[in-house]
Amino acid sequence: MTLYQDYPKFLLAVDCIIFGFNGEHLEVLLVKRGFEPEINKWSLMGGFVRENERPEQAADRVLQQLTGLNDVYMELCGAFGEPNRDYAGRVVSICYFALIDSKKTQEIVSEKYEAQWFPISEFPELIFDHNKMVSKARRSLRMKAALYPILFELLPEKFTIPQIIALYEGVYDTALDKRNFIRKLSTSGLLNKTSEKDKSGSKKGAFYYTLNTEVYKEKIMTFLQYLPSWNMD
Amino acid sequence: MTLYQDYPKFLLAVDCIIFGFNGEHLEVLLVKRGFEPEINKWSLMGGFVRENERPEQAADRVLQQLTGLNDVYMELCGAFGEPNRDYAGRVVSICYFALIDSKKTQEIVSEKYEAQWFPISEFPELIFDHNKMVSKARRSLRMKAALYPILFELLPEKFTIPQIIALYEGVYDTALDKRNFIRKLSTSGLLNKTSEKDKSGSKKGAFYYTLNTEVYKEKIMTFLQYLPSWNMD
DNA sequence: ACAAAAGTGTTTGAACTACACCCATGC
DNA sequence: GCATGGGTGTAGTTCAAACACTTTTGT
Repeated sequence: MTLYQDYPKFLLAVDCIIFGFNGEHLEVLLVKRGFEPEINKWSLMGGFVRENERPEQAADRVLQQLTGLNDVYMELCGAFGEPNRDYAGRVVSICYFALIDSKKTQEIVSEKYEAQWFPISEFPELIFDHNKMVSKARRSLRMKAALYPILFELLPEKFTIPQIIALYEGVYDTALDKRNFIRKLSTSGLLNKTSEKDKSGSKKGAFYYTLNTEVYKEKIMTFLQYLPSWNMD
Repeated sequence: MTLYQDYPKFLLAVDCIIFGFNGEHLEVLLVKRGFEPEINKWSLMGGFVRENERPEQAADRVLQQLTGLNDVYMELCGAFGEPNRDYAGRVVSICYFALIDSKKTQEIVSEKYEAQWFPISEFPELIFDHNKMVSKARRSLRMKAALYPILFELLPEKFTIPQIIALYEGVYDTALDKRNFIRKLSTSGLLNKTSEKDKSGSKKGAFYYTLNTEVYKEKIMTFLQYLPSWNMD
């Protein structure tokens, strides 16, 4: 079963950068490490790949363990293999970022793991190279979200326009012009307006929208034909 | 030296999707496999990660072995770990795409390896899941090149505008409007016009340009601030 | 002189920017 | 009735798309 006797073997980890949106802020889900080394320090959720698993499956499993969620949007965003990155062994880590509505996890998180959502702009120092992983994931997320409307993966079934704006502002760490952004959204065909209002954030209340999943899938699946837009500042 | 005794270990490979541009067409560099299994079939250039190497280093090394080139633009574009993807053992492969001027490799390629450039639109069936890897790499390349002018990595020091156009047309598999594209290029600040002409392609001859590396680096380094452009067809 | 590719300019419509006011409601 | 955030409209500008002809030079 192997012609490759002479080559070294590695422990293979997956680490998940779990981005969430709680209706107001972009956040990242971290766990307090329950084992040595670096026990009790903040870390990304991760785990080792099993013998009969693909790395993506391992990432799904690990995410499911922590959050209880399946079918989560997840994407490769890095491979970290510095020989001494983990003090306890030679481990290569494959990183994925995941996008979830953080509200969906509120009961489940913190049962087995000490997990906590942190604002993306202010989270603690992490073990090993996990801070680098988060940076890389943020860059990947910005890039992908610039071309595909994947940030809707972070929103609940029903969401308001002020929420989408807050979400994009969080991801790109910038202020947007509401009016222009709303126009862009409404001409995109991605939104279905409902008659319900969310009154929690204001007296007037903001209409709930749902995602037009046909349009969404189409835009997500589109294989880029051509659009260099690198004439920007 | 290890608290992680109970976890399985894996052979770790890197595979390089080597994109090249020969002045006319986009192409991909393939090798005829020199060892079992699947000896003598076409394959991506790859190799196993060594004990004291980062995966990126392994990719650099493998690319250097084949082409003699260092400091090549390279980017992660996949992790393939299907348990039976390699018939001869449990191997997880980390994929990188590389961008090089294929002219730089013409003497070196085919010394040790039977390597050959193939047009991207017409290359042979590859071993294992390597065809999938190429598809993934093409998608990654399109995505990155839509936001950053990385395709200049494929061009020689001096290049002509018709070459850039052919390059973009090859990457996006589409026809471009010359005039509009030239305008975009000239307003980008990326080009320095020289007084030399390339007369090989036509009687009139096309002016050579060089890359304005300051502008280029700036555009490459820019951390996306904000530009959802997903209102496209 | 003619073939073959390089290179140039204008017009039109669409999209983005910038900007200010009214709306609905709870208190 | 007023404070609070939600939502709408318009004018100016920039940018992308569509489009055809002139230039250079080798043969």
